[in-house]
Amino acid sequence: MKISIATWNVNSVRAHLDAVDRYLSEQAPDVLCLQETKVMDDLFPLEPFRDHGYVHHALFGQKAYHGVAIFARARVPLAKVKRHTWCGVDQARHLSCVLPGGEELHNFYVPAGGDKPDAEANPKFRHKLDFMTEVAAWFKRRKRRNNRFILVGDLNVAPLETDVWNHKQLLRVVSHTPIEVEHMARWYASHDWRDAVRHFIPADEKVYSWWSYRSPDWRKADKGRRLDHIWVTPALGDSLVSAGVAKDVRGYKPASDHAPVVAELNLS
DNA sequence: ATGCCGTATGATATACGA
Repeated sequence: MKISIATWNVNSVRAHLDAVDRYLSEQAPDVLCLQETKVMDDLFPLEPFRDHGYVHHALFGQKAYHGVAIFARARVPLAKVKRHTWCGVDQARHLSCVLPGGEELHNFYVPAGGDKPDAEANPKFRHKLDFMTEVAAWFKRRKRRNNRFILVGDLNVAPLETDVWNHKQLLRVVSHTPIEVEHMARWYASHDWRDAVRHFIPADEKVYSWWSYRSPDWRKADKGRRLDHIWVTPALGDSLVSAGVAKDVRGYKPASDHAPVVAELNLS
């Protein structure tokens, strides 16, 4: 069956509940992975999701910061839900589950990394690099034959030159520095992952999923970055049907500063 | 270097985002 999977850094699910409601009305992915929900599980607003037919959910939230969640329609029950923590820090950044066909879905919110791209001077940047190293090592250890993994989330790295509005200008800006791109590349190599969006959009074409709030007109300035990603393991490479960015969602009012990234997969 | 804007919090300022 064909399934659409979306990943969206919603930047507070409660503050952007209207945007959630509109997105689910207009585009209705079968599976929705959220990041930066910024709410504890007992306060999560489940009703709007249920009203739109998302009867399955998995939550991993905390107060004020971070937080990830997975929602799915009736035909996509979520099994074996797991919460993961990394770098010995108790933060809600990684939630996984298993889809009906046995595919393992991983939803990540990678640390942003702070302002200064210096691991010695900036503990947040150190944490970001260590997070990617630790997760990459974990995925490498899990390597088996016919692994069917889907990895989505706000990975907070724009790896390609065309994943940012100005490559040269962003080389020393956190999210596009060479050391972050190297760490992401090692993570990417841990399973010979396939980048769903770049499977359909050539590498010489600019693609963004995040546009700063600090621009008076985000669409006109178009100073974006592609921070949100969907990767699949080689066993699922042939199942990719389409992928792209739901850019119009960035224009909702009020909106998250991220737009959803969506992929369609033909799963057995 | 800073500002730009937005969200959260025992909050009327501060941390964080990237």
